[in-house]
Amino acid sequence: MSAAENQQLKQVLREHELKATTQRIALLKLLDATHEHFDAEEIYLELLKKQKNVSRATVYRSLEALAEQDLVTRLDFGDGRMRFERSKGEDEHHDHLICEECGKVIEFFNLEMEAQQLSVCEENDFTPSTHTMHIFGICSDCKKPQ
Amino acid sequence: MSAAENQQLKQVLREHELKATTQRIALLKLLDATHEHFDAEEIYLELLKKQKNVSRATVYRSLEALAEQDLVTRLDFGDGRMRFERSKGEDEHHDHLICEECGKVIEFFNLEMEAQQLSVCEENDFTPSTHTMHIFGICSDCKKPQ
DNA sequence: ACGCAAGTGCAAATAAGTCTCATTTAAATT
DNA sequence: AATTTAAATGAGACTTATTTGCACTTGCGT
Ligand SMILES: [Mn+2]
Ligand SMILES: [Mn+2]
Ligand SMILES: [Zn+2]
Ligand SMILES: [Zn+2]
Repeated sequence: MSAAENQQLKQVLREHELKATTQRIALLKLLDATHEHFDAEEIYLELLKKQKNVSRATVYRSLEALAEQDLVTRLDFGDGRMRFERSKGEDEHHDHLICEECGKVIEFFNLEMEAQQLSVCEENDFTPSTHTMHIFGICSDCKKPQ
Repeated sequence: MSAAENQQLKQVLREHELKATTQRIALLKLLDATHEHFDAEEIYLELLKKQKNVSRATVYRSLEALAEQDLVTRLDFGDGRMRFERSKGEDEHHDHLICEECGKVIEFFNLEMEAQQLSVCEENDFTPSTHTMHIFGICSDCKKPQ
């Protein structure tokens, strides 16, 4: 059932000049299958749980290589460890609301905001490559009494 | 020449229920005197250079206490260490453009963008407390030939 | 199937930040 | 001005996330 998916991921890796190792395929498959924003340790433990053989070092090195090719996106929620998500297409960019109470992450996209960013860059003769737009606060669940 | 400034900073610290120690005063004075976005180690070294006696532990602890009182602002540029700047008034909030080539930081404020943030929060029934809006890219100086 | 550069695993090394505890100091009190 | 004491500091040990060196695999082009 995942043979096709495997082939497809091998393909993707090769297109990005990355050797299609079992570790990298497993990692991409994991991130493809979730909406979570995992950190390296969580990814490592998930892969172990799935009987995949990986080492922490490989998780870190793979994430670095994949991020460099924009196959995964690094997220820094400011809590001391990097998080990662599978990159979607350029068109599917999104930013984050992060609940300081329960850790829930809500994804959003606001075209107006993105446009304003470009406008600010232009005003400053600045060529943007990436940005972080993270709003921290309290989500609706945590706001309610109890 | 800094006697008045010292008194003023003592005042500020006490208003925030913080003991006005020489270390904290020196730290605030340092951040008041620069537009840089220092990390803890840089602050520590600057204070040493100025013949102030401080320890790293105190720099970290002071920054935490001062950030809690909103006298300084934590900045996370995603490079593995926290940076700090002196907080200005509520009205003087700003975000950052960060040059990936030379490290230069350009400050900006865009009311439209801030308004869009609030609008996104509202749509998601989310109560915001802080946000990070950092745009990474290449500044005008680094863009030029050579 | 062969060869080898790229990738991996393990353990040791870094690096930022935190913590413990003995000593000092700000500031409230006499 | 001297006394008191809770809060703050300094030194260094410790924690945690991430990186690195090196010997050993493995993907993949020929
Ligand atoms: Mn996301
Ligand atoms: Mn700033
Ligand atoms: Zn929540
Ligand atoms: Zn630059």
